[in-house]
Amino acid sequence: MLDMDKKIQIFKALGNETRFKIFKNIFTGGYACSIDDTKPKDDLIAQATCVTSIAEQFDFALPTISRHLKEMKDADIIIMKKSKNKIYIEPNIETMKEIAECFTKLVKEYEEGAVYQFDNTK
Amino acid sequence: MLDMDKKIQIFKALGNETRFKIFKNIFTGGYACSIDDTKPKDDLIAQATCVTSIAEQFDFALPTISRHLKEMKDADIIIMKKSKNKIYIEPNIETMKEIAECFTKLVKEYEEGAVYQFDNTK
DNA sequence: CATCAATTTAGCTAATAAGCTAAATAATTA
DNA sequence: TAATTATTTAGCTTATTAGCTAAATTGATG
Repeated sequence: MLDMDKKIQIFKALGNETRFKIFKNIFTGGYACSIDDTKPKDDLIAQATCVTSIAEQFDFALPTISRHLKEMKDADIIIMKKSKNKIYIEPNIETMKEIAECFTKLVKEYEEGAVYQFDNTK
Repeated sequence: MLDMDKKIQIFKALGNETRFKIFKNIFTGGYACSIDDTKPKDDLIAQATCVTSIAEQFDFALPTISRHLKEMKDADIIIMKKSKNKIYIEPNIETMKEIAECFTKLVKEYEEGAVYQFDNTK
């Protein structure tokens, strides 16, 4: 269950044009995406989503993208896994599910006229 | 349908502690909330959610809360309606529905292995 | 073990955002 | 129409964020 601070962190992470586009890219990928744990590590394709391949899609310096990715990882909206000397990046679907549920519940309970706790952890 | 810029604006609006709490307050309200258009305007109760009653719940100056509310209104996450010389505030449920749907679809299509367009308007 | 590739950290600058007080505006009421 | 209430606007200060380059780190490979 996401607490208030985590939710704010998630919205902050998505509330910036560069990070939003990175997020979008990680989902839609112009390149192959994600780590398949069922395959041996040396099977990972060269074009899989890593920091460099994401940075290539933007007109910003690599360290800038690296910082954005760190912020997104800290917010738990992406997962970064190191394999060899590359870091592979994929969306954090669990977090997305929680956020989806949170908004769905917000609407549902509001329409039922109940007092809804958008966040009941604090 | 929310375009990319609008989504970023919505996340930015929710990605700040003060605004998040205001948003939460508008839903959960420690006070009576919302405008009921089916009732005559002079039927509105004194404690209904207006700028002042929201500001009272925070340790910030009124103009600060007013600015935050403007930002939330511009992002279409709340609705502000003037009646007499007060402004009544309620959540924008349509936007919440769209956001809920957006995340639900994101998860669903990702799990189906499809290439998901988190935003296909730009 | 030297080099290369991938990424992060440090330290800087400029832009943006969040707070404030004082003043202005708008609508109501005495 | 003067006073009161509700809200916004203006203008300021401080904090935060987003970008940069240069340097450091990590791990792989010749």
